[in-house]
Amino acid sequence: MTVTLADVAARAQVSPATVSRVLNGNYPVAASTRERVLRAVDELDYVLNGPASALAAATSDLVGILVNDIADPFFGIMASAIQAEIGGPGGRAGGERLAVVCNTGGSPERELTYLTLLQRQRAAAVVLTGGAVENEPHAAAVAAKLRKLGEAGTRVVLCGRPPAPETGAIALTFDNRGGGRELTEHLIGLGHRRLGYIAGPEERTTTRHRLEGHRAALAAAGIEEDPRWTVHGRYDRRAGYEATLELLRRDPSLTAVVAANDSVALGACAALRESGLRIPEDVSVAGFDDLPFSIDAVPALTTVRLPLAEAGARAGRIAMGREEPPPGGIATVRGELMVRGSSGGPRG
Amino acid sequence: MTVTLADVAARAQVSPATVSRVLNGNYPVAASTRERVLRAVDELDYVLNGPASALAAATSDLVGILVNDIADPFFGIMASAIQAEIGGPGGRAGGERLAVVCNTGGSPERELTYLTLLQRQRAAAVVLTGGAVENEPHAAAVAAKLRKLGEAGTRVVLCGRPPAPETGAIALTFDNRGGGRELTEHLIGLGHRRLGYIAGPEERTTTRHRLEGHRAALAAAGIEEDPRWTVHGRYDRRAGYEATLELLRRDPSLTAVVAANDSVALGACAALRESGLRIPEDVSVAGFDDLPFSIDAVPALTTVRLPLAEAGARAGRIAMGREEPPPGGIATVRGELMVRGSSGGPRG
DNA sequence: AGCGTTACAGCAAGCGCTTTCTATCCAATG
DNA sequence: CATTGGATAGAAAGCGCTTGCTGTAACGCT
Repeated sequence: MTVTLADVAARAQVSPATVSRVLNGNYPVAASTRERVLRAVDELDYVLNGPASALAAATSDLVGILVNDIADPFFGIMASAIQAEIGGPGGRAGGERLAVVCNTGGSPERELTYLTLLQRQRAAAVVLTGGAVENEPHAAAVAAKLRKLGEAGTRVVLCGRPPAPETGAIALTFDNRGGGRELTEHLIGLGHRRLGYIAGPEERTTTRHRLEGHRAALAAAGIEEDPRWTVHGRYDRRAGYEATLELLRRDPSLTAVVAANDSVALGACAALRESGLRIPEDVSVAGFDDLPFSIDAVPALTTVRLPLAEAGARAGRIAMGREEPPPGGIATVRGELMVRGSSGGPRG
Repeated sequence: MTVTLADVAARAQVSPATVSRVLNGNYPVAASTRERVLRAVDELDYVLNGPASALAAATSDLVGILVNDIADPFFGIMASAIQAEIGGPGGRAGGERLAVVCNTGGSPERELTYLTLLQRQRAAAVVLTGGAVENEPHAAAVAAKLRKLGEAGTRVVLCGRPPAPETGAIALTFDNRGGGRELTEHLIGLGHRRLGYIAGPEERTTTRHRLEGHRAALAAAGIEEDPRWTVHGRYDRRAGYEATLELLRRDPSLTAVVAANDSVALGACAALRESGLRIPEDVSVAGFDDLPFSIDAVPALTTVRLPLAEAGARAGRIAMGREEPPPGGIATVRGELMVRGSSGGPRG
């Protein structure tokens, strides 16, 4: 029914071995023979059987990309950049590799499941994007998995995630702490003394680091933080909306709201507006990531730009072995403060 | 080096066949034996070899999802919904399936390449999302590929894309024409007579259908369209920004701008604002899709909501054989007009 | 007690490809 | 002219798993 290598071989009057070599192009084959084989492939409309080839060669051309939420442009942009680097040449048959984007939904279990699935497929490489869950048993399980993958020859790269010691994984870490600090320093510099903070979900490295940066800035300025000023929630606009109303209820005198990311900040803006507060005259707002839509907010969002596409591209190249890993296997990617209309001096 | 089925079998004192059956759970195995095998699997930390299994069973647990742009939430949302339905139970070993999200970047060649790659991997199903390229040779090539995939047992589902006759593919088509018409009718009802239209890239079904709907509404209202009122561009904010400046240059008297989608509309808003025009007092703006950020635009965007997540979920279930395909293999998914602040009566 | 069943378990034959080792041919060399 | 070696091509042994078919015990029935 389906065309196999043997069929092509028969048609081209050569042995299966020769056809395989023509297709993989890693062994000398006379030009005339090659041409005959290629013609047969074409005539029969032959398509290599991936699993069989992977089994025989003990490697596959799958590359896994783990993301927390594929519907979030933060991950979409990174995934896109990673994938663009993966498709390129440098591999076997045609050099095409299949990027597998896996959506963990932020769930530790699914993350582990996907890692196992990828291990099962003998993936050529795996890139994990975004923050990790800070839960000891889970973190250990993931680390163990990464180590196994590495031992099996799968290249593991972390993009926008803290290093995973002893796993052999290359890490391109975002400087969330530094960015968070810079952002809050900017607000403090503007004169703000009462700042609300809408943090992401607890138990996530990204959440913690950004919050730590914020607090470091407060501490450095001698501002004592009121516990009521911090609210946790998911990384989406809805959470930002609700958290802002909560913050306003707890302390109506806040003059600035710092959000865990841009989507959250957008929700915060909506809540403030509905509460009759002007941005930035009454309350300043700041986000994080600088996603494409942030500049279209009204007023445009002050935020910290993360070079998502650049970092993703680099991670992709490293995963494909087309770029040297950073010394020590760890590199820190810094963000850049983008001051725009949503932040200004406090009222009064 | 790596643990194989045989190792597990030896450890559990059974034959490899038995281990395989325990793992696949599709053949009676005595409880005591099963337990022994499972323990051995656990102790040896055995992970099934996907390729080998796929080869022997002649099926794989990969499901392909083709998207035009993974960084665009339009696709991210659909992909996320599809994937959520795919992960579920109902399959082999653990019922886990690996969703492969492939980013075609809107390129016909890459689309074909990915389809071949998926065919090579003997994917269990393939879901193609978003509009198709309207280019005869390419369309024919894709159709042929889809037919082949179908013949090889791969279930093919189109989500948000026109039907592909004679390919056996199930189609969940968005009613772009109807949505576009309704949107423009709304604007006309408001009193607009001079409407600019920022269309997507040419040669795409989505672009054409939305534009056709727009024109049908104009025609029905007896409005003669000025060719200067239509500009083509990519489906992103930047294109919307530039196209709007161009429209304004061509005809400063426009009172409304209809964009191909929400991102484009956001860019249009930015351009209008920078040109000193108020929305909607001076110019009304409308988008399409109703992506999450649209409601946060200021003013909130009037648009057509497409049930992306629902359609994706349904496509995913159909792809997994967990839901009956629609009669005739074709279903039309309608959009819903969302009237918000960005549209109002024309000035004067 | 004898026999048909039922419920498991194992054998062994592939699945379609890669790759090592070996064979062949022919040009170049002494 | 015999010999050596480079360039190709083929034979065949797997890669690790699934599954049809073949036992074989234990069970229930008459």
